[in-house]
Amino acid sequence: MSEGTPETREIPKAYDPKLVEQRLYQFWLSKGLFTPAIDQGKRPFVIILPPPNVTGELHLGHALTATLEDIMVRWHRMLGEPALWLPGTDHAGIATQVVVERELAKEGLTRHQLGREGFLERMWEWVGRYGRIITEQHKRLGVSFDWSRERFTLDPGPSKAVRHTFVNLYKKGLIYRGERIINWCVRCATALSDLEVEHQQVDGNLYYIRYPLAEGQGHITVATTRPETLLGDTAVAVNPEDKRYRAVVGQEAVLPVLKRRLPVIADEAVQMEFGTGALKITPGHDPTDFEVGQRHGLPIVVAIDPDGMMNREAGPYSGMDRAQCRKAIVEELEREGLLEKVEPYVHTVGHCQRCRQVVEPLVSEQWFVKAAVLARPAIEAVEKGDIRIIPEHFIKTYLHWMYNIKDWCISRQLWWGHRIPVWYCRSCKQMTVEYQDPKACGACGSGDIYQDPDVLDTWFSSALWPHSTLGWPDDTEDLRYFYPTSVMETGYDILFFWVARMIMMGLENTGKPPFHTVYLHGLVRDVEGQKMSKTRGNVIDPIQAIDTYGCDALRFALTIGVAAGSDQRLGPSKLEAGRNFANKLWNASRFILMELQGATSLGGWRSPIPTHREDRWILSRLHRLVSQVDRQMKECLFGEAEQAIYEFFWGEFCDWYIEMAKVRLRQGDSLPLPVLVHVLERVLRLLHPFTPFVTEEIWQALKPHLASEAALPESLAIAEYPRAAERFVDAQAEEEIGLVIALIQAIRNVRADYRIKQDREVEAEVVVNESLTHAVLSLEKPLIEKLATSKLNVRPIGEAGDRSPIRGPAIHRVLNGTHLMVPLEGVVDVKGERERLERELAQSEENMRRLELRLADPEFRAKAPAEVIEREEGRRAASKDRREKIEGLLRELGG
RNA sequence: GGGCGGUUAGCUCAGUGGUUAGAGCGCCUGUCUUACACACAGGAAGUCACAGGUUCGAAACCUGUACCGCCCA
Repeated sequence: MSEGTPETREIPKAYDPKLVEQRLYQFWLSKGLFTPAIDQGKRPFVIILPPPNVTGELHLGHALTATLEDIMVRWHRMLGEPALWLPGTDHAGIATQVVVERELAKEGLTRHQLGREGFLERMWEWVGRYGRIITEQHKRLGVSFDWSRERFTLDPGPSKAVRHTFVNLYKKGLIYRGERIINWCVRCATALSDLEVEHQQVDGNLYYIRYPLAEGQGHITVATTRPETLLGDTAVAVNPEDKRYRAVVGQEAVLPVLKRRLPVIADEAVQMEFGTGALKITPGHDPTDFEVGQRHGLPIVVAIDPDGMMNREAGPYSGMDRAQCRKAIVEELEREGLLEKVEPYVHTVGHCQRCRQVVEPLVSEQWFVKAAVLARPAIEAVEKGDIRIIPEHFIKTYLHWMYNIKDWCISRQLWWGHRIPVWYCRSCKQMTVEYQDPKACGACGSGDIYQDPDVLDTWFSSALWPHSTLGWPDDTEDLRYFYPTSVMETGYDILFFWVARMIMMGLENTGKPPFHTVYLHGLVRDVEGQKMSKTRGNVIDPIQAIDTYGCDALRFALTIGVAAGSDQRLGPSKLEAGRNFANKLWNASRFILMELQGATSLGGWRSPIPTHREDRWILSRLHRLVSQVDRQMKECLFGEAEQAIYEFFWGEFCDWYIEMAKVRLRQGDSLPLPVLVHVLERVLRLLHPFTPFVTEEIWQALKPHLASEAALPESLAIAEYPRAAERFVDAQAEEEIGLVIALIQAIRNVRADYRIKQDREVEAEVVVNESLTHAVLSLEKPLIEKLATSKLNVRPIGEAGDRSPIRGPAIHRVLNGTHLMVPLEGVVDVKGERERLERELAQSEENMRRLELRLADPEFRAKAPAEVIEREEGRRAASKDRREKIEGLLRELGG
């Protein structure tokens, strides 16, 4: 459409996104529309893109993120605000390392064979490859990123931010190194934070094991799901309230196999109902036991090594893996007669989020963030409303997590990521933690220092993203102007992982909340409601969806009618609906553009003067829509706003106004043209944030016809978003056209009921109650006749004193204030008509009865607002009139 | 165990106290009518999960129950 003049070029019958999208994206980029100009007089709108992992390609979740954010950013851009949408990617420590290690495994290689440097080279190759793919995929989605500000988490800027944050927090005592029980992934050979562990139910066994008492003949039976960990036991515990065990507390039990003596202690953490009520305590390999151990000063025995093998502490079992060890121990217990029983038992076991292996809790020396301290201001920011969360019910989830936050394990035994900025001295064993790489130990000055081999949790750097991307810790112009950002839009599944931590770190580093609004979207599921996953094979590739249906169709399918925070299902029919909508828009525009060919007078299209009732009607409807959309967009109800535009465009503009306009156009009257153009142009603007390609394409084609008016911008992307104009609202026109539409529908209904051939004109006699209605219908007669394929005769009631002016049988329809008769020689089914009218009468009477009841209620009269009472009275009058008409008809039909 | 959602047409979902509860898809009937068959016209289809309560008025607010889902432990 954008090539050649409209007069010389045929417009294709169907919209083909392939011919449009990539060309328009290049057009936008070439004009630099997405790089905002810093204007101190204006407040910017800023979104920092949640950086996709460089692990792989984009999926529908990314497409949803991109679409929602693009909607917001394009909307604000069209409102004239400097709009910054800053893109980037995340190095995704474990995830990416796992993927590349798998690639290496295919070549028969391990990272250890390559060495740290060689491995990192491979990692960077991967980043280069997938970084480019992700960029191309984003462009296909139509995103209005400011590419000039693109960042990667391992870039020097964000890396410097990570370094500064670590050192600052260390110096404030908010980062510490300590021996704690952590989640260890044996496969990934690294510590994990609590959030990176997924709890899944598994079928296991509950083993009842007898621990003989050191004194006397008795024993105490404990129940455990993990018998192999008894090698690390350092106590047996019961609940202090448990009468059954009161006598044994303070005694000693003998650990089977190793024969170690264990104190029997009382601790409230023990649940009396579980198993026998007695627990083995293994502080080295169970988080709850670790806490019990801390409370009672128990020694810690670590019997499982980080590689998952039993170590020296395991005595005879050392060198076995965990599964072998369990088998051997159970056999040994049986031999000794200490295994009381084994019951099948379903319990939850932690799995590594990235590799799915069972996680081993073990005591290890790691780096931690004292999260509770950072949480305090982050709680306050949300409670005070400085940060708004949409949908609101996630506030509770957020606060609950924040109030119960635990220290965050941030060190990872990986090679891929930000290296921990800590140096250890071999001479004095002190640590040096500095902003710049030290050459010597800060304590003793020795040059014999080495850096901590570990890297930081990826989320540690992600937590800084809104300020690290803008230049922090340096005092940059970007940081001053664009920070704090406006909206953080992301999936609710990373509320804790990311959003919560950004709020903590943003407040800590800058003293300001990183954004004022958090918008959380839901999951995109398949048609059956299943989570999409590669293993299930039910993934929809966004790029493939774009190839098949077009980008606008995908964006439409992902967002129309979708509320924040709720999951949605996506399948072919939704994508088809999106494609159909783009095509409808295309074709309505095609019609208008064809009408414009050769047309001269488009004066006043920008603010058209309505000459007919239907013009006033559509302009009134449009401007109601504009104010509704404005309200919905401000409340972040994007899906609803989009739906409202869709319904207006298709259900009112296309189905009615265009059809009405045709009647006049066919008579050579060009006055509807400015109205058609005005409404179309406004709809294109309204829709542009949602479906940017098709709207821009049409707008560019429309533009040459609009050139005579005041200057237009070079792209719809920077055209002003419509603002409602109250003066266009016309309640009377809406009511009158509502009447016209109802009459046309009634005639069409009669035609369809009686199988009238499409081109056969029918007689339609309309008797109206009021002179005003009479005037309206008389004036709109040509319109009604054309749209209902009928010959219309409008008469006021009682004109000839004859209720039924039509001789012979006719079909009757009673509408509000009007009575329609269609005489149909030979086809009228009198019995059927009578039955239908009786049904209508019954319905009408039921309606009347309810209204009477309500209006007769003194409480209703006393308490309901006047306008409600008035409306109900109006309804009663209409209902009464309708009932009387139907009764009259039935009398005539000889009931 | 704690918390948060959900239950509305065959399916997927809108609907924040005021008609006779809506849309898309699907279904039925008719139409290739000069913008569009990716369409048009017409139609059928609902005990708003259940039980109480608040209110002049409840799909919506409150309480409880059942079922489904998610998060946390």
